[in-house]
Amino acid sequence: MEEYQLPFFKEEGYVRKKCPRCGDFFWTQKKDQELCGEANAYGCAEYRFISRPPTRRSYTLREMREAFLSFFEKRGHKRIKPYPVVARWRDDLFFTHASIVDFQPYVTNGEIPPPANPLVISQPCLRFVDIDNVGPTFGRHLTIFEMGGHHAFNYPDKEVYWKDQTVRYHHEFVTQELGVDSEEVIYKEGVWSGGGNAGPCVESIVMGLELATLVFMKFKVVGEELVELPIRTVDTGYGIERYTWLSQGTPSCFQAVYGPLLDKVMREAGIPSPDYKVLSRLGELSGLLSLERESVRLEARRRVAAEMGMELTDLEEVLKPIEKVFTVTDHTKSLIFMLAEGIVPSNMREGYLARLIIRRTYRLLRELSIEDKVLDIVDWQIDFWSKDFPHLRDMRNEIMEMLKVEVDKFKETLRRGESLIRRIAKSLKASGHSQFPKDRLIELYDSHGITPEIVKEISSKEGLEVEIPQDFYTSVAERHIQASKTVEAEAKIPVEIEGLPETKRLYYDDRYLREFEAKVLKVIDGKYVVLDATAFYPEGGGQPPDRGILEFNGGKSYVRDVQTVGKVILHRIEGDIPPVGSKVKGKLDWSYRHNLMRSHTATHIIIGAARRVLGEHVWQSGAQKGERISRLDITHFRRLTLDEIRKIEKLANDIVIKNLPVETIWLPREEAERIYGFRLYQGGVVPGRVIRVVKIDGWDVEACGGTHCERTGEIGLIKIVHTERIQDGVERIIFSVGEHALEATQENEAKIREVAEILGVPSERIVESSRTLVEENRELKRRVKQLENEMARSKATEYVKSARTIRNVRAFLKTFTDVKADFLIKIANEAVKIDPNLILVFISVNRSARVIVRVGEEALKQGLDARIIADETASVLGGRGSGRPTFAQGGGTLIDKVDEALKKAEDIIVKSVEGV
RNA sequence: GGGCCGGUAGUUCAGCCUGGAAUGAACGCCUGACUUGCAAUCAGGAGGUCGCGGGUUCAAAUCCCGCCCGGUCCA
Repeated sequence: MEEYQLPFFKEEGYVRKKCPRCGDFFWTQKKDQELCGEANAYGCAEYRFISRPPTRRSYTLREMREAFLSFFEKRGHKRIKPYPVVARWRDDLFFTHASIVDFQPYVTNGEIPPPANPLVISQPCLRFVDIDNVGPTFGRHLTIFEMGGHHAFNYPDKEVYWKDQTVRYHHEFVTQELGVDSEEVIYKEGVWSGGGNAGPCVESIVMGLELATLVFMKFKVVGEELVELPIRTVDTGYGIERYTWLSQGTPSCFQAVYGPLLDKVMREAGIPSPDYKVLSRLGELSGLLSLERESVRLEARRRVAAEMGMELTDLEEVLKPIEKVFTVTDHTKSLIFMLAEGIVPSNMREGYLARLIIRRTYRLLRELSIEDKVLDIVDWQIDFWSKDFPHLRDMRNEIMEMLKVEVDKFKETLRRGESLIRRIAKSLKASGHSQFPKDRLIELYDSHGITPEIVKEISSKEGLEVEIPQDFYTSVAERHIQASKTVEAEAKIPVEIEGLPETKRLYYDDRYLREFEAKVLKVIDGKYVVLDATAFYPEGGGQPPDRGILEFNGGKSYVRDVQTVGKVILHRIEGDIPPVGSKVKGKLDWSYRHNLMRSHTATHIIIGAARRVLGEHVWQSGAQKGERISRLDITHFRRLTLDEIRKIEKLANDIVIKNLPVETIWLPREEAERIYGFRLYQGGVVPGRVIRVVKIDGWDVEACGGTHCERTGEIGLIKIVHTERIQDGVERIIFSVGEHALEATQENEAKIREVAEILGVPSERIVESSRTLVEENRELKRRVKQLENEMARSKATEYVKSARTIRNVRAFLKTFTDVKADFLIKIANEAVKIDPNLILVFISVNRSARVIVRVGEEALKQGLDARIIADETASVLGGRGSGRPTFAQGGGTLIDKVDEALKKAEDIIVKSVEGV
């Protein structure tokens, strides 16, 4: 492919070869190089830099980052501060997983200019796809790493640099700056694609380790086809951790990156310093590892074991805890970065990933028997990384608190799980099982979050074996595939808007515009009106559309719905249809709209208040404004307390009282982000090159397209009427504003007054009064029960006396009107206690008949069966009955047959007794 | 956003499949006995709107529907 025929390669005497093992093409200066030189699962190479780093000197991560940044800075690149790891400006990603993510989609698609061109950045990135590889590959895979990127954006009219220069820069950095021998640098050809874009790429490899990927984004992927992009982007990714590792030549990347911190965790875990030679050899072979290829992993281990003269199992024994510490060290760093940016652990979306990492970490620590050190380790991480990322220190308390809450939750889950496993194990054993069935294992994980490893651990104590199936997680996934069959279908709005100009949005020029004149440009399907300009706000940002009327010569139509399609606003109308080309007068339902404005401004105020009361982790996770009631969903890791709600309400109303101005400013996206940061995107991503910023000075700033009051005082009053937890980690605040807020408090008052009236006390006394009432009620119930018991005993004595003797038993049959079955049962129980020879048949009649049959122990021996008597008797009444031999009940609806039923019961008794 | 599991005494749960008494179990609590006192043990006792609301049924903790609350897995 000529894509890779770079002048640089020719000048430097590089030759192109095909690796006979992995089949990839690569460029090398070594004539005798046969394989591609990358340590990969094909086994094309081993790491050769362990203990023998090829660089001039060794670098810490911080030094390497600085070396990288300043190298490119000296070569005309502007140094850019890293972006957040939580990609709030993207709706297609949770986390920043590459430096180019910072500039997508608006820079790479040309909507906005880059902050500099070319630029250089070291971007902390989170990636969870390779999470299972993190420990075993000795640090080639990490969930958090810094990606060094030097980026150039080439416009049709402005070329910065492209492939050749990019590779030259890389080569210069590695050889001149770091001092690696040029012959050690191999370049491998590749094709990169992701995020809807694609292009050729070049990977750089030094002594087995892939260090950087140089991507040349030039295509857009449209279906099966590649379409050339107008802007060609140089997207480079330098693994700063890998360069650091290379420069230190430590057995694993973890020693290089975490240094003393890793040692500390090792010590806590009580892991004896392993034989450095063994570890180094493992490091050299770790490049071959990947959990996808278990066989390769085993082979590598076996080789080391053989070379070292060890048994494989002994080696694994040494290695396993070390891998666990590696993983824990990696995961806890990820966590502090996530939590510091306000990710709240939950069962949804990005919050779930945080939860997953916390649980994995905790489980690993538990296996190392140092789970109580989890908070300490995180604390050390904050100390360790705060030097480079000071925001971590600022968020320390919130990170620790969120983590503590989450760990406690998990402990609780484990505790519950353990007792559940014990019970299941016992009952399985009791029913003769010796194995834990697979479906039970899956159920335990899916419904209770208990991994099979934990089941095994606990269950084996109960003497039940557990075999974890190979395809366990696949089976879990299958359960979900079967179940997921989602729906969607929205009312379609006609899209015949081509050629129509953008509708002028009058509500942005004048927030208080209630009436306006406009020209009708088009009417679609006789119900969608397009105007050249409108003051009707279309639905958006959780604000419902305006309503009102359109008046025109001799006609009037009602605006029922307003929506944007592209840049055009459609008014769905009912009533007369305005002719195309005519002038119409639009009138808004002003009190409705004004309420929505108040609600919208109030939403911003409440977010500000919640952040101040609860912490910086509070973000809006949804909102809906309504005329009477609005709601705001915020991220928070605990249920809101009454006290917190009051504080939020109080703070919010302080802002109302201060009557602060609510400014709206149109700013280029990049400028808005620069001034106000990513806090702007509370309501999610907002599109466009220029965005509208709504600012309540000193309180809250958000990118928002909604209509707002001029000043906060206009809201009048904010009343939080209710809060609820809509998901784990998300609290919903329901509130009213203005007159509706007043109504809400008035309604509450009315309720209190009504209660007071019912209780017959002044409203100040309702609390104690109702308490006494409940207390009394309880006492009365107790008393009634007592009396019932007494009465049942005396009735029982009475019935025993008047029972008739039939052969060897004594029988008592009686009908009652409207007596509760419970009471009759009590009497019957007492009666057989007095005389075990007794058989009692009671029928209680109200709207239906209820039969109760009780047979004493002695009477039972005479051949009486309560079930038969109850069933036969009830069937006379048109029903059925059953129970136990000594006690049964039944019933029926034919209440005029009660006498007949009782006679039937007597007949059966006589017959049964005589039959003996 | 979807799936699955759960809600019964102060606590942990059984009972639900197959409707018929919550004489439910253990721990905790109270009283008494033994003991110098405590613990332990023994004897006795108190403690329940079976999450809420509908429906089916003579009868619902149990079956059906809806809701609320909690847990959990997946995207």
